[in-house]
Amino acid sequence: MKVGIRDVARAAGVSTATVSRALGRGPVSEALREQVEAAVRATGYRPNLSARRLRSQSARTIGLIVADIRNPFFTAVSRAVEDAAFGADMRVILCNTDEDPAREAMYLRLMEEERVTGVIFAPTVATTGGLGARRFDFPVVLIDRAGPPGAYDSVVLDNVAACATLVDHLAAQGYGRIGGLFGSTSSTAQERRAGYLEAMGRHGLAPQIRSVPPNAAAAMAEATRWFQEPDRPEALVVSNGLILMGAVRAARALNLALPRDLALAGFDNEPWTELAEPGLTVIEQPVAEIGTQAMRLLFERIERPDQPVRRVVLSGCLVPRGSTGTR
Amino acid sequence: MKVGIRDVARAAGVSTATVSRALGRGPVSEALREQVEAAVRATGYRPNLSARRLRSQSARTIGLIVADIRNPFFTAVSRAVEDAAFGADMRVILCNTDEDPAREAMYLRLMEEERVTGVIFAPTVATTGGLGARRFDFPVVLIDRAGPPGAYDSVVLDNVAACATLVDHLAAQGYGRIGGLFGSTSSTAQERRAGYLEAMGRHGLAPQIRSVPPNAAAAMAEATRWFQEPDRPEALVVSNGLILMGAVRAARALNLALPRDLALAGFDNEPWTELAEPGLTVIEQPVAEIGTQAMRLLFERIERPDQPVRRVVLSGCLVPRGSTGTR
DNA sequence: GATGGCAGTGAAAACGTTTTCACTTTACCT
DNA sequence: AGGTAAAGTGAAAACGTTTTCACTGCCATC
Repeated sequence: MKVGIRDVARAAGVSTATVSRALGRGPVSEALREQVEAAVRATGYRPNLSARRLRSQSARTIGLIVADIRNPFFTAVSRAVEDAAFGADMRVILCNTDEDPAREAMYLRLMEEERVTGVIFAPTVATTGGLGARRFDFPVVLIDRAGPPGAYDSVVLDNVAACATLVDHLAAQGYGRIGGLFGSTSSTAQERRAGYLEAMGRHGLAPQIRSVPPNAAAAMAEATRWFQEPDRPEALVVSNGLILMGAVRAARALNLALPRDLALAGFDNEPWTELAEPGLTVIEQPVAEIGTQAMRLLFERIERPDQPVRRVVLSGCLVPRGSTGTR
Repeated sequence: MKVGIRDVARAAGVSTATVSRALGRGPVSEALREQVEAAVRATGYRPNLSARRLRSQSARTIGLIVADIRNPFFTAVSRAVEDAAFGADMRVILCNTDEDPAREAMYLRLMEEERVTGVIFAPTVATTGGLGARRFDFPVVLIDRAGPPGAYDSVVLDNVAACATLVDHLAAQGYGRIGGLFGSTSSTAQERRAGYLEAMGRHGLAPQIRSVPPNAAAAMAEATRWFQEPDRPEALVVSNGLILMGAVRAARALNLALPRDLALAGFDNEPWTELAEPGLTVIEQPVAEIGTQAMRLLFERIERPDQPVRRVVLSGCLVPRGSTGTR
């Protein structure tokens, strides 16, 4: 009972070429176009996308490879990407690497095999290096994380400045022993660490730094250990929403009152950060803007493949809440 | 510089048929297989998935159509689905309908055009009806939400019992004026409402019910109105995590202390429900199990298309926290 | 020593579209 | 009136694979 374009053509009394043109763009008389549309309805025809893509050599598909779909930051970005793609009559393949370089490689290969139109990618540091030597048949835009310098269009946050803002804020609130807990897999975390170090130096404070895999469980474990050490920090800056959650969990488990026993500040203005008691001070990222800009860069690159590499740097916005109340 | 299977064949000194067999399954001598693999490496060949799918008439792809990707319930389910698919060497197309029937229709059409192997779908009530009359060329498994009776394999929660458990818990804690705030787009919300009504009746309590679109903003608006009315409930049961968030926001905005001024209980044991102060009492759903079972049903249906329709009903689990402390 | 089956291989057909090419008709310009 | 461009159409080629079909050896069986 499968119906193909030839069935539609027969039903409409025209050639398959005319059906194809009537459905896509192409010069077709109004009369025939209506006949074809009627035939499509009558037969329940659905074009075969594989055949269409094979012949037209155009997938009208963009791949979106994110590091962790459970991170609301990435779901928000992907929403924006999807909306933009949809507006341009394109599909999105959403892939989740779980910060795993092996899965990144697998999905990049999949993108090649799908012959996608373009890719938006948030790579781990582990693959960032190899990226410089690779050449893809499609444009790639990096988001959230830096790539090999000058190689790819990208849209990132000004992470150094944002994290320095956090430290400045804590210092202004009277905190001195400010620790930093940063993710271990992203260049973003590295940049935030750099911003932390810069600001700490500027304030003449001694930095204390630890790294963890960027997920709540690992962060909680590390934070719990840290908080039990004799010279534990009075305040902690963390590098993303999942780590922030782990830190809050650890503080709760050890009955540390925020901000009296421990001040806490981080990234990603997720809904729960407002609901926690006290609210968590965070840097809010322009998530929708990141997705939109990434799509813009991608489309413009498709249009003009040889234009110079571009880098969009967006600013975060401090959202002060109770977790960093004055000491 | 595009390299196709004929280039590989030429490089390996064999026919394209042999290359195809060496890469897939098929009788090929060990010697030739190695030659082909060497040629693939040398040429950097990547098979064209569109061509492969067109010829083999098998997409090895399953569609996952969820109602809201920002709802952690669905991200957790999709994670489980993806893992299972990956284990079976299949891809997943993840689609987000935003509870919008128009987008549901669009994505179902897309699934037809992609000629997917199967679909896992969480439909709104609006499309549930029409689903009964439709026939798809691929198996469809419904998750989280009921479909037209007897038509589709499905895996759902025992929503009636779960919501009754919530009411029982609140009643046991001494609450009498228990309100119910339910989502307006899912059969799941309807079933939870039924469970609420059943339990209220059993306890001899007068039900108070309101409906909202299942998102935090709408829920907050409605809850804010409700909480300001003279006979506002002492306790509130809500039908999912997003609505719960809206209710908490409303309580905060009106300075209602939980549970003294208002007890609160809902669904979905999301990370933040533990972090809020006080913690929120919820029904935890076996999210991973839902995804896994859905994939199992799908695969078994593909295997035996004519077996009777099956329905897997899973149980929720009460997680009591401070938001329903004794009155 | 014939017979039958099976592993291994290549040539060519097939998958369902879009696009090219060739052709006719119509409209417009000089 | 003659010529040219543009719109409209169908036949057939093309997209890059997998699969069918036919064929060759080879081994086991009778």
